[in-house]
Amino acid sequence: MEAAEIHFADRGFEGTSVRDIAETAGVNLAMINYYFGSKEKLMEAMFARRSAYMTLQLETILANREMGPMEKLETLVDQYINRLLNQPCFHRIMIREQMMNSNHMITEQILQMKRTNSNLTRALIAEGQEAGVFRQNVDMGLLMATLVGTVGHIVSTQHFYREMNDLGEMTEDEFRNHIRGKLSSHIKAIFKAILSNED
Amino acid sequence: MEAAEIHFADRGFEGTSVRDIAETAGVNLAMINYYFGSKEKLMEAMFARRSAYMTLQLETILANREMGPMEKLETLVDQYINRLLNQPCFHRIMIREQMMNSNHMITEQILQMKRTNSNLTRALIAEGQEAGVFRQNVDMGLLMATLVGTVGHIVSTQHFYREMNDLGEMTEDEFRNHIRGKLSSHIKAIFKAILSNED
Amino acid sequence: MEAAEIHFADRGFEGTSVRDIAETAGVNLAMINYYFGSKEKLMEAMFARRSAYMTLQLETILANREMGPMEKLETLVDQYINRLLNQPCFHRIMIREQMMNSNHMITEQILQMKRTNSNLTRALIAEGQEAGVFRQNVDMGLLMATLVGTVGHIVSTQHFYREMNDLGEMTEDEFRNHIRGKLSSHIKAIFKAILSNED
Amino acid sequence: MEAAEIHFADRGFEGTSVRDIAETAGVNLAMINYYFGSKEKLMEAMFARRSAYMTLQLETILANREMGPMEKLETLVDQYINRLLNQPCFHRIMIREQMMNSNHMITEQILQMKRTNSNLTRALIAEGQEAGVFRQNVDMGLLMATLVGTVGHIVSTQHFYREMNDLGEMTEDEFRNHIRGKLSSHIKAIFKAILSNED
DNA sequence: GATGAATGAGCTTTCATTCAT
DNA sequence: GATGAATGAAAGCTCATTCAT
Repeated sequence: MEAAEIHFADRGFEGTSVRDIAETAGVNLAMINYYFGSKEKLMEAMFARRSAYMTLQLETILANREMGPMEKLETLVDQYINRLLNQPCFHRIMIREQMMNSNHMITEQILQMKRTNSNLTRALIAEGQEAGVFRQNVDMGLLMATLVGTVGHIVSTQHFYREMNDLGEMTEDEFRNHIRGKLSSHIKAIFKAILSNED
Repeated sequence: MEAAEIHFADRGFEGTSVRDIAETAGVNLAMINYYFGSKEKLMEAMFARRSAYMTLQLETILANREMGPMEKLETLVDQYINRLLNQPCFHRIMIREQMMNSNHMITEQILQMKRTNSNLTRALIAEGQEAGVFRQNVDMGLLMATLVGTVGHIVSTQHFYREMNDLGEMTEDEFRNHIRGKLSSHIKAIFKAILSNED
Repeated sequence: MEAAEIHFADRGFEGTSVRDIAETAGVNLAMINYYFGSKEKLMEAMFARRSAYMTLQLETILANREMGPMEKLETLVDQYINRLLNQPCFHRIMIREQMMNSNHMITEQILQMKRTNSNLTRALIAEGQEAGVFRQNVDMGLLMATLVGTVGHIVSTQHFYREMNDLGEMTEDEFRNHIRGKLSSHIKAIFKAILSNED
Repeated sequence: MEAAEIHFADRGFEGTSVRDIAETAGVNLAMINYYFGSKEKLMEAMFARRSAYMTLQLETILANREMGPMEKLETLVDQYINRLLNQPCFHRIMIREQMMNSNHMITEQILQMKRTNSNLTRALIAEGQEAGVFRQNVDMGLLMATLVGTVGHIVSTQHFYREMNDLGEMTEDEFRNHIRGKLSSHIKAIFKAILSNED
């Protein structure tokens, strides 16, 4: 499944052959169909594994009683950024799959994941509104799109960001840490500007 | 080329067969190779056509002498949103191609487009900074990623945004207008918060 | 037709596309079908033109009353060698076509050419036999095969003959003259050994 | 590989489709690419198999200590004739490939084969020259061309030889035996005339 | 369970040819 | 007559999948 992630991220689902995956994974070609049933089901399994972890992480934060709404939101932002930076392959796949509803099963899984995340986030925001910390009339969809879209775009096109800012000589790790900080404060600043109650 | 755009947007480059494109376009299968040489060159032609238009549009704004920096920036945002909403297919393709550097020619075209846009925008921001309207220390890359990422994400996943906000009954046109306004004020608010000089 | 000869000789009939011929000849692609009707008919026309010339040449020698049988035969050998060395492209095509009876029309043309040549040569040999210069029991087929096969083989694989005899530095013309002499005396020696009456 | 030989001999490399070969061989079309990788590699494999056998046969004769030089040469001639008559398809392919250096790999294999044969034969002739049986100043290239060219031409155009000598009613086997004898004594006579030392 | 061999479907591309002008 | 555009057919090849062991 890790071999599949790498290839799917790099060349897309259709652009990747099961042979490539088998070779990278060092297993027999027929094994993949034997275990997963088909190429499609392999990807579905991939999504199932990752999404379980994501939802779990989100729920943990919300259940936390020691953090205030804004603090929780910031933690959520940081966790999202970390997830993307740690599993860039999977997220590139997910971003792509989101825009081509080719595989119904996966589209549904992504939707389900988004629904869960959306509901949990909505609860968090409601909590902040009741506490008077967040303003009313927040467009959740735009908010999430800003987080997901901005971070995803930077991660997807990091070579351009590097070129633009003369960061070509940074190692992969250095750059990841650099961009982690930049993204974190950027998104948090946006969220504060949009959410915080000025009264 | 329009037929190709629709299919590439829907199923990806590898997921689309030249047969599909030919059928949609109502032309003979061999015609496509006759005109464009190959499937790859067809996509390259697609990009060449669109990118010429985009750069032209951007330059027109910047040359304008009657608008102030912030006004120009807002116009730029609106134009970007309009372009995406008017040519969603092409932009979905571009977003995808940006993350999989499979075709070197196209990767280079996109980079060139981004460089141009980046330089022009940088000039615009410098103009605002000199006029004292924009603050110093602006991260251009994050700013553009926020615009491109957010708008792109909303457009790519509009079905989810509809579901989330109970907009399922809107026609395609109604939704486009609705989201156009929402996105415009959302992004402008973000830009103002990030750029405006508080002193 | 000359462009066709070059290509057919180089890459075979099936390996040559009408486009290649059209380009080399500097004419429109459709012209070739317009004039010749089809790719096959183009080759047929090629054969028709060349074979007319060949038969004519042969008849001229035989009609000559001043030469004796052996002298005629030697002239015939020299003419054959010259023809091959002057029109190597066409002869390479002919040798190839002789072994793959793909095009019935051409097979027939070649057969006809061979029959004519065979009959004329047979007459020449009979002339010599009557004059007591040539022995009886001559296998015409083997005799012609020796001429045609040997010369054809040398011409077809001249690069190997060059390598074998360290003639790599000769120009095309120098080599042609060199091999012309060698072949001429070689074949004549063979013919003499086989034909001459020892009594 | 046998199916391929038949078709390549009949219609040439370019004139043969992998589909035809697959059908004749009674295997799936994809199998051929599965095993050989490509149409070209199939032919290369064909050549590799045959050439190994040919060189082996030649070396066996030369190592023989009981035969004199002329006897060895005659054996060599007979073996060559037998090989051509037994594997006419392969040899027709080889003759054709020799004149169109389209596939570099195969051209090189043929050259290698010819070099080996040439060297072995040269040694044989030197042996005869030392023993005083063969005359000096023998043109090896012409000698081999006479053997290879004559035999190849007869085999390639046997239908014409049949017609010329009224042998149309012979079975394939009968004709093969007939021509075997004829060719054998014809070539041997030539070789003797050219090589034998008259002093 | 694990795997080399095999296969049908489908891919992109090229071809000889014809059509409309 | 001459030609750019167009096309049906067929080419070589790759793919995901299944079969036999």
